[in-house]
Amino acid sequence: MDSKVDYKATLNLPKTDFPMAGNLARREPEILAEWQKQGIYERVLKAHERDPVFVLHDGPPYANGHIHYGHILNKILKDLVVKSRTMEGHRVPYVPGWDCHGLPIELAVDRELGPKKAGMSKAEVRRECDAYARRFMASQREEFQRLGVFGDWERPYLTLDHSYEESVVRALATFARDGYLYRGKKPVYWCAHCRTALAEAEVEYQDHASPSIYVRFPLEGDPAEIDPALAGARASVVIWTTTPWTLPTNLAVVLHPTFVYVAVPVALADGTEHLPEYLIVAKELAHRFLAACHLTSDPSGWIELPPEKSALLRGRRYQNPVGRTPKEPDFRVGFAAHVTLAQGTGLVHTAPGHGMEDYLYGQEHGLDVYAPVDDAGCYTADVPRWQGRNVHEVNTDIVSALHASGHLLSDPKDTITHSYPHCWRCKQPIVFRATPQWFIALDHAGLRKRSLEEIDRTRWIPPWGRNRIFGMIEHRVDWCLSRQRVWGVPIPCFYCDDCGATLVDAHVMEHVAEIFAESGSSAWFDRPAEALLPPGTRCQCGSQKLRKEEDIVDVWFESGVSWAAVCEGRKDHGVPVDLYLEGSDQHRGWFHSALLTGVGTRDRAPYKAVLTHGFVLDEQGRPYSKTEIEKARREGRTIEYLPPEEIIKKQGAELLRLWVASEDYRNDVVYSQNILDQLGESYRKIRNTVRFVLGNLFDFDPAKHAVAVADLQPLDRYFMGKLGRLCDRLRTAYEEYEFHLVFRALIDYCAVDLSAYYFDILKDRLYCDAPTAATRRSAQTVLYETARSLATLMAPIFAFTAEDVWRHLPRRKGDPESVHQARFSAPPDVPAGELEEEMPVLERLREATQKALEEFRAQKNKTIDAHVWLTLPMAEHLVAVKHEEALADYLVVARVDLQVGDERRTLVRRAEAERCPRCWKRVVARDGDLCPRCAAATTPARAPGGTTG
RNA sequence: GCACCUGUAGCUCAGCGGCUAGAGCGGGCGCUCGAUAGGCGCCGGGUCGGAGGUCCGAGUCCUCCCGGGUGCACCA
Repeated sequence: MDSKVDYKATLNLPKTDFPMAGNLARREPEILAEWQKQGIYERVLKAHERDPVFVLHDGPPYANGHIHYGHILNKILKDLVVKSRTMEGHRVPYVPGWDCHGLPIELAVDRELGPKKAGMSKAEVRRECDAYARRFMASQREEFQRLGVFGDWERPYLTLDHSYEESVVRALATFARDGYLYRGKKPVYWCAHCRTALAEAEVEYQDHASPSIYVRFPLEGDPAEIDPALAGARASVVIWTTTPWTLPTNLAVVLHPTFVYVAVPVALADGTEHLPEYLIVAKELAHRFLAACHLTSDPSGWIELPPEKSALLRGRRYQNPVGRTPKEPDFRVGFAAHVTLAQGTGLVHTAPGHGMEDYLYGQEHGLDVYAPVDDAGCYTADVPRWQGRNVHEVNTDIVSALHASGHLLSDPKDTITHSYPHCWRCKQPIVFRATPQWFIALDHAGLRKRSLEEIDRTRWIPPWGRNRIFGMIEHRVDWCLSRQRVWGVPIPCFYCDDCGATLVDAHVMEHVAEIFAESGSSAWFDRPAEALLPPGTRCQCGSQKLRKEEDIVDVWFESGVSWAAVCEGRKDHGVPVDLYLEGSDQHRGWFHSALLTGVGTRDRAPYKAVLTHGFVLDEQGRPYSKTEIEKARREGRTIEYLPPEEIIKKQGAELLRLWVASEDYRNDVVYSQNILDQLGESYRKIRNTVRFVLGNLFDFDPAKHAVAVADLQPLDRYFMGKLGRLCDRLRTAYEEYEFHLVFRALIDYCAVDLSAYYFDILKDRLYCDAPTAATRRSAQTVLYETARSLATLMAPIFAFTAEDVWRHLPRRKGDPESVHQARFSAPPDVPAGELEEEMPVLERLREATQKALEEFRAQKNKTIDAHVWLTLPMAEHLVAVKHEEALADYLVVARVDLQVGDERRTLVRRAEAERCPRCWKRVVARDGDLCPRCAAATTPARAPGGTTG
């Protein structure tokens, strides 16, 4: 009989039910079901009932489609915050929300309804939208929960909730009351065929041939004031445009303040002019311009107008032959930085009612938002010459008229093919047209300035977020609140049918808010105006014939007030909340709208800190999102996209949690199957390390067997101290939201400190000592604390696995059922001793020995059979001698002999002593003898062969 | 076009003015078979995106360029 087999049965080998394989795809749903059953979210909150509150307010994802990796990154990050802050000792309520109104849903519903929609009322369409939003909310909710994210999933907030809509209207009322809300005009995409405003998403770009014309506008006054050389001459500013129909709406010609212009003398083709004619264009574009117009001019006669001279053009009047009624020819030259030299003449025809930049320029310079074009895309009575004519059709007429009057410089038949916006539905070219809209005035009551101040009172993580949002708020234009759509919260204003006045009244709005609280915003569409107004409401003209506003409010305003709608009402919340956490695009979005609504209605930012993360990219650095994949597909590129559902089905959600935790979210994060597989390796390393610990605690009861710190074996004490420092580091990293450092430190600790080092040494004591030996209990005490600490510290990231670890851990009195109800474990303090200074020396010896042993092992030897001679310099020798007794165990070799030398040398031989058949240490004199330790461990009850019969 | 962010081994990250730039994982090789779909050891692998500059000294500070991302603008 081979005695080895027998002795194996006398060892204290690890025993545990904690499986080696995670089997996460199967195990996670079981854990989720248990959490669900025990109401884990409420339980966790309950466990922290008396702790200080920390509120992470959820930014609502859009209730459309399935979740993608961006959602996963965001939600898991939030969950890491919630779980880590909880375990650090806070009460952390988390109420998930959904953004339910807005265009994408409305469009999706349009598509589902098809032609049916034509016969439906607004209210009916809205009911379809409502159902659609709820459907996707429900599916996303399941998908988020599957990730192990804790939250109040039973009572999420939806922006279509009655109480939420009420809050939106109340916020509007506050803005109205304090005078921020006004009605103005702003250019929007407009489809004349469908007679509707279009959102960005509804616009398609197609190639389109447009007229390309150069037009001169004669300057009034004496050009000699600009340059004496122009004395007695005539001068014109020259513009280029592809939309002749906008010329009647021209209100300005704009130059760039730093470009050099030239006045180019030409002889015009019609020969009617007697005086020399100078055409003013940007110097850099002069040749191109002349060529395009088939004009010639000797450059020697050009008069250069450097910025200081062209500046004299500022405010100068010019004539526009097709411009606004000749009675008020107040066209003036101006300057702006948006002028470019890419095309044209370096002088920009500006029509504030029909172009965004033109509009902004007009706003700055007090120009009218002049848009004499009606819903059908036809000129109004303001343009008598072409009244009632469609602007696209009238283009050729306008070109002819300019040609006839001698103002057209180019060939009337010139065209240019470029991409031009078309209506996504009817495919007709669209126009840019100013229509009346509702705005919030940024500079009313210092809203902008106070918002900027609030930005500096907020903590931005990472810090550059501050600059980003600061610049945006600093430069943004007034907030256009209205949308010509049906799926949203109506703007609760009215119009007087008799005098046309607008009724913007905070009291009326508050009244509407109450109706919405009761019946939802659908009431606006279901009920007549009288039923929505407080009884007896009249226009200031005395009329009671009031008409409802048709526009709805921008969805960013809706989500922007979530802090009010969701957080203010809850007793465990409180505004400002501790943290907003979203993708960096939300500087322009939610962080922005929340800031403005917060400052506008409560005079403060609704958050104390804002954390942003980057985007998810694939391995090639391209955005990894469904829309991006689809786009690529359309363009004939292929990008592989495995939807997260499939990953979860195959590998579970835990790996996705590790992915989120392992990446530095401040940058863009890369997702790929390869990365996930790598994480799988790390996962297994950690899992097995923990499994080893659990296995060696099978006979350990902390209440009975724990050894006091002072009585621990030196190495154990050292590792208890190391553990304490690890815990401190990890908690700080959690606190600072540096999850990837937590992950890194966990891996490194498990792989390097524990598995390859501590445990390697410990195995002998754990397996071979008598079960109750003080030396073994000492090791188990540290293992136990290690397991506790790992289980709790890994719990925010390894939400599922940590739960299983916790369940397999010997219980201590008062331990909660779930690890998520526990706090981060703090191992006992270890007073700093001289060991802390000596260990690095020993560790160097260990490393050197291992290298030296490599050759020994290559000759089919076991390191446990090695006899090592260490020649050490005095400093190292002194330390080594001090620990001479333990050194062989520490290096996991048979025997170590020390001597002093000039430099470190290692010599390895096979040990001469015989092997103890139980512990394999070469310490016995005679083959077959047990070493004293093993002899003691096996007597009397566990004599060799005794257990196997 | 403008602004901001970003670029260290195959992958994920450390390193934040000073020894021949590190770790984990992956890879290669070997050992073990008492953590075994595991454990241990060793090895190879980087002109720190590029070019200038400041400095006794730069992955680390400055400037420019290149690649990637985001936002804005343009395209209208």
